[in-house]
Amino acid sequence: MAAKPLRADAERSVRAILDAAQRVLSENPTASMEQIAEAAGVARTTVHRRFANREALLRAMGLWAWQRIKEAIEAARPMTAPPMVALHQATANVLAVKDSWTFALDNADATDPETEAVRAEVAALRDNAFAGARDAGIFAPDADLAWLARVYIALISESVHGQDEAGDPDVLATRVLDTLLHGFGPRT
Amino acid sequence: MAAKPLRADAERSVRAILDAAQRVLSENPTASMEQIAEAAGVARTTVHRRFANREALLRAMGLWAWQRIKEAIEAARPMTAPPMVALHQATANVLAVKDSWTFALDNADATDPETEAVRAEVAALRDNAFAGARDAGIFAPDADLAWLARVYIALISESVHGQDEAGDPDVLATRVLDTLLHGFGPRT
DNA sequence: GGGGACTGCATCATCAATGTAGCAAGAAAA
DNA sequence: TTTTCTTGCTACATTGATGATGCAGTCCCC
Repeated sequence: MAAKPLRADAERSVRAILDAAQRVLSENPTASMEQIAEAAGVARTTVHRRFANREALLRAMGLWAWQRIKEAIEAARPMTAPPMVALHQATANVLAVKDSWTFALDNADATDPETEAVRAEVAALRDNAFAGARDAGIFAPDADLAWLARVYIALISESVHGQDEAGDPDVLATRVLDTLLHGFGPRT
Repeated sequence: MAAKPLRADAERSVRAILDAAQRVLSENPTASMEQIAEAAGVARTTVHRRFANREALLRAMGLWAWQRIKEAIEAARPMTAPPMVALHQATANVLAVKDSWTFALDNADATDPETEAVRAEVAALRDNAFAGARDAGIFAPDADLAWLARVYIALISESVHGQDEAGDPDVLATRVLDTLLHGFGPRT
């Protein structure tokens, strides 16, 4: 992707368009390019200059958002920090990103190899962390890690749905992990 | 809604259109009315005769799907059967409906009073069942029922995502409830 | 400061989707 | 059987999104 080093103002335009697209499309997924341009504070033709068509814009959004997810996980030092600490930190970081890139993350183009590469890295980090946590006794030894990962992601998605909630990432992360570990049954 | 009793063939058309719309739109949410008509095996003008515009079609889909959810829950006799049995049965029934109406359920028009009425009934049944289950000792006495309900719905949605899985509703329901109750931590 | 990159604006062309209308043929209901 | 409803088809009008182009003014960077 990073083929041509853009000039500073062009870079700014791209960022503004991506931000606006996330904002507008999460409200109305069928919004026109013109509405996105308006929200970004640029002319419609500028959007077309940077992104040949809607598909290209969607692709760029997905790639951008998934890269930020990857950064969020890596910032938690999942390979070196103690498992439970890393788990909490990564969850909190991811929640912060997910909160404002839900649309892009959920609608990333699954046929774009670049985006898929990043997603694969994220998946590897995640699976690795879960396997380590299981070995550390945090999860049950016979836990279904594939189902566990899906539940984990679902809990994160659900956590950022509630627009009414305060949304302190640390509080939300605590709740996610508590639910993931213990569920809602009576605790003996 | 049931204002005019439709003739048998018209009724059949409406059903075919709703089915086709669910099928086509879940693949491509921006599909045209023409694509839906084609999938339904009717002419485009027939779709327009039954549904003035896209919005009306979406509204009808949402209402229809939520009514089926309500039936699925009531069929489990949540007020009379033992809590755990009702919970399992309702979950399995809902999974079956959700599996083939995800799009309609997720995109139901929140501003349509008819649909909202059905959703409210469903929410009441659900909340009631959860409160009963908590009183019966199935859930912890201090469980956050609002968060519990959201997690429950998220688990159901996640369960029908996996297209590769076999998808026996009873198996899936068991997994949903097991996860909901115990999570993935080590069991003492 | 100067050359090149970038933007806003105005314009134009095209296309797909939408929505309406009328009519002849067929299906359902009485 | 007769009446009424429903459908497919064809035709047409309209609208909105899309995408391309050119140019004058502005901003970056060397």
